[in-house]
Amino acid sequence: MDNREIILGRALELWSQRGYDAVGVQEIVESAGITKPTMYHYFGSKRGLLDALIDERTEDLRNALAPAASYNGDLVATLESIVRGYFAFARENSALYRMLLAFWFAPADSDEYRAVAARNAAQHESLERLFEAAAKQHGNMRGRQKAYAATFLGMINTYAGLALNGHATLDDQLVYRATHQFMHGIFS
Amino acid sequence: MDNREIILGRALELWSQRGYDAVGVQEIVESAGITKPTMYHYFGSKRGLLDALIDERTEDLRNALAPAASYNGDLVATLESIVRGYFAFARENSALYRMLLAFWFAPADSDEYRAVAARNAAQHESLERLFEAAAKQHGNMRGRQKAYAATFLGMINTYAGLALNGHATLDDQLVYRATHQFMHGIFS
DNA sequence: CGGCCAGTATACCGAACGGTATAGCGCGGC
DNA sequence: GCCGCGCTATACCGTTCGGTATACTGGCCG
Repeated sequence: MDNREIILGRALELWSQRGYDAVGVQEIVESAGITKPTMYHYFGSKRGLLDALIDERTEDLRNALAPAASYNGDLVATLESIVRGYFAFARENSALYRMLLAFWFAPADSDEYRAVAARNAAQHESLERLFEAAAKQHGNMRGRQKAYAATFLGMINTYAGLALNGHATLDDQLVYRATHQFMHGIFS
Repeated sequence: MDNREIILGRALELWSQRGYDAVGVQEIVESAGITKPTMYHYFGSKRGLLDALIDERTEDLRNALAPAASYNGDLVATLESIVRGYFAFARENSALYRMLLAFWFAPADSDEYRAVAARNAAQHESLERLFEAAAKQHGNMRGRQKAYAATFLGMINTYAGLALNGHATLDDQLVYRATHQFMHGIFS
């Protein structure tokens, strides 16, 4: 493994455990067994390292929203496959998802927010378009695409957070339950 | 207003805008028009300032969970009054709620997490007991108290986050809609 | 009056912050 | 053989970090 990948891996590990601001460049390069100029050669700045980390390691998460774009009228199946994609990603990239969760409501005037703002906006738009399309079949949903996109993602993140703390398991059963809860509430 | 209150107010303002780690003691005391020893006289440390801020300004939020403790069999009404309490608090203490949201998924090994850990645990326990009690009437809920407590709070926070960014209004209509969505899903 | 004490300021501490100037290394191409 | 270049280290920059030693002030209590 080359130094670039080692740096990315160590930064991810440390930031997910203690936060972006709390872990400095010095500690990351020490943990990676290299020195600062090497890190600055590859990434240019601390912020550049964060951007690279997020850009390069969230591709699978972008793909998880593909079902939203190819909605075919079966809303439950579409939502289920999105939840399945997110849960799989969170399972296989737990440190990264932990960090993304911490950035979820980061202050607007912070590097963390700026690093994920575009990604999050794209996620929301994709889901809003899905609920917009679904509203044509289900008239009573109209006008609430934004709220549904946000609460759908919020539910996914809530369950992911539970799982990261050992209070849930992101398996197919939870995919079904979560989707069913979102569609029909907690009574059924 | 005495210096102690001024310090609390300025710390809240700055932290909610840019994050706890990103704003240092020096900037807070300058913004408050005093010097560091004054702040250290009242709060002992940066962390002590954070603890005091959270302890002293979240009393109304603790009260918002009172309906959970006096559950009388009407789950919808209980949840509605809890949501109403949270929404009112978020409306009237927007900067504080912004900060609490940023701390929601803070790394476990961070001052932010430690500052809100006890509060959040108490919140969850209170809600879990509520859903536990409700499960006696609604058998199909059994065993999911933890998940319901988490997703209920998650939905509240998601809507609060939307409102803080101008995408929603935390009024009685949204109280009704949010509760109804949690109970019966997005279809009705 | 005298003493105490809460509150505040000046000036400072060592450590860590993000970032860089400079120089050397090894390796592929000419 | 040597030039260029990608990569890496030593050593350093100015600034800010959280925190403090010391001293002064004003007001209250005896």
